[in-house]
Amino acid sequence: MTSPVRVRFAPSPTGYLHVGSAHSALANWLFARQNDGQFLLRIEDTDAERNRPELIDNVLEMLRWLGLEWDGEPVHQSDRGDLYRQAAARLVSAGAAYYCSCTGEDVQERNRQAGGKPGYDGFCRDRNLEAGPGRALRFRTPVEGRTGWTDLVRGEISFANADIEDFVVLRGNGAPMFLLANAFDDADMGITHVIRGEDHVNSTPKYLMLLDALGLAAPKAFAHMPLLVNEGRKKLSKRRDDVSVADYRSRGYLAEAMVNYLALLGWGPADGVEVRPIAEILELYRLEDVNASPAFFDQKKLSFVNAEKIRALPTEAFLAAAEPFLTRGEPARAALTSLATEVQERVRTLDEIEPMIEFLVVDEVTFDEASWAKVITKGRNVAEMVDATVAELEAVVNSPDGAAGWTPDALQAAVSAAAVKAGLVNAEGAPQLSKAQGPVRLAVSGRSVGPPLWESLAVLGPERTLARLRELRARLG
RNA sequence: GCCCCCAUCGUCCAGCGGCCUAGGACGCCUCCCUUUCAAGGAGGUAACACGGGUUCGAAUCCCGUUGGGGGUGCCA
Repeated sequence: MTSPVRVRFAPSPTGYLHVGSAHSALANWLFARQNDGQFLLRIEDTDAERNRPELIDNVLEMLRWLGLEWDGEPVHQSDRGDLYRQAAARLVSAGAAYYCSCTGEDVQERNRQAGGKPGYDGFCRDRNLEAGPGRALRFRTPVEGRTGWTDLVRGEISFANADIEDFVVLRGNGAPMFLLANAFDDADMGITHVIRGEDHVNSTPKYLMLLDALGLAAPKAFAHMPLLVNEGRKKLSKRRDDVSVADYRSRGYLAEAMVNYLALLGWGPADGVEVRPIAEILELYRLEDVNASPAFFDQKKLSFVNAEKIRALPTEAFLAAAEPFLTRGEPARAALTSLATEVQERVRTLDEIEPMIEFLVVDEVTFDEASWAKVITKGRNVAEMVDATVAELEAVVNSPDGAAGWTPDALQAAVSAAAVKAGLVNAEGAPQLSKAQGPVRLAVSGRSVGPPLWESLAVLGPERTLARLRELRARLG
């Protein structure tokens, strides 16, 4: 009988959920689900000054959106202050911690005089100070030996105890510090595997020393995930980089794409198939196979994965996913529905949908400058083409079928005939549709690129199509 | 400064001593297909940081150098 796996994701509510945090959360979730274990959540809000309770909601909402469902109720460290203080008291009575009256300036000043080396110098270590206002409690680190652990991602890691300074476990105001709360809770919650970012490697020996002094069992293993970095190879930061998961959602990325892409950072499936269902990733992912080196968060590749996921959606699901991105109401919805598969194949993110169909919804076309230059300025026989197209389309409308004849096929035939009339033909006399469609597309959409033209014109309808062609013709003079 | 970690194409991965004249994916470029744009198809570009070992044999193991990153808070 092996003890069940219990892992946790422990965000600090000091900002919106970050893609780097999501990367670690995903690793925890995958590991828990693979081992029939528990994936727990702990909100590390011990720093009352920096906490923003509303950010907790964002973190939970994003985890849910990503599909990283957790087990049980989230634990809030702000509810557990007494437990940490009790643990601290045990440290004191065991002689593993001492009170310190040094201020930050004191320490800095002494360090400056000692040659500028940072870190606490142990000034109060043997002063036997009583607890008192403003006095922090410091952990008495061992002077000899080494502290190490087995890391699933990095192998064996160890630190010389002598290199580790006496760190603060309780602030001068009695509030517990991160390490005390973090280590105590992991033991208290029965965490078996600690999976977190590489930035925690250096604090792990302190964590282990604390558990040892408290007589609590250490987790079976750690896994320090590679950091996600920007193009400058620096750790992703809230200030400089696009790191908010919520922002990616609002820019039209699918949760499935984000999760799939995140899994690919630091890891790759043996068969080389990168874009695949999460269920398959769940089967294949191994922490032992995760790379230890930092990985660049490449938005281009994320977009590629997103486009693949969008294309793979059933039409109904695509329309549902598009819904929140449609700001122009029913007309936009109708336009998208009639061109759904054409649009679906062409967007990389959901926020590209509306711009692509906007010309079917607006009353007046606005001309894109670059498109105008490409089609009108550089094109040839433009006026002739527009005139011929108007004539051919009027013929379609006036045909016995009337409006019922306004079909993609008929429209293609009409534009082809217009191309011939306008002299836009190849050596064999066949219409050059690649050139002929330019002015027509520009007239109806204001742009030189867009969804397939015949289908677009069919949706636009005869009245608007002809009006827009005449409008363009008038501008040409 | 000190401590810890890392080191294969621009980027993300594969490679875990011989199958490597190093493979895939994104990106970029070319061509094909084609009503634009996408998608799709066919190609191309491009890497084992360096120096020592170990070994019959090293991208793979060891050491060093260099480079990069992280940590060094009474933040988490």
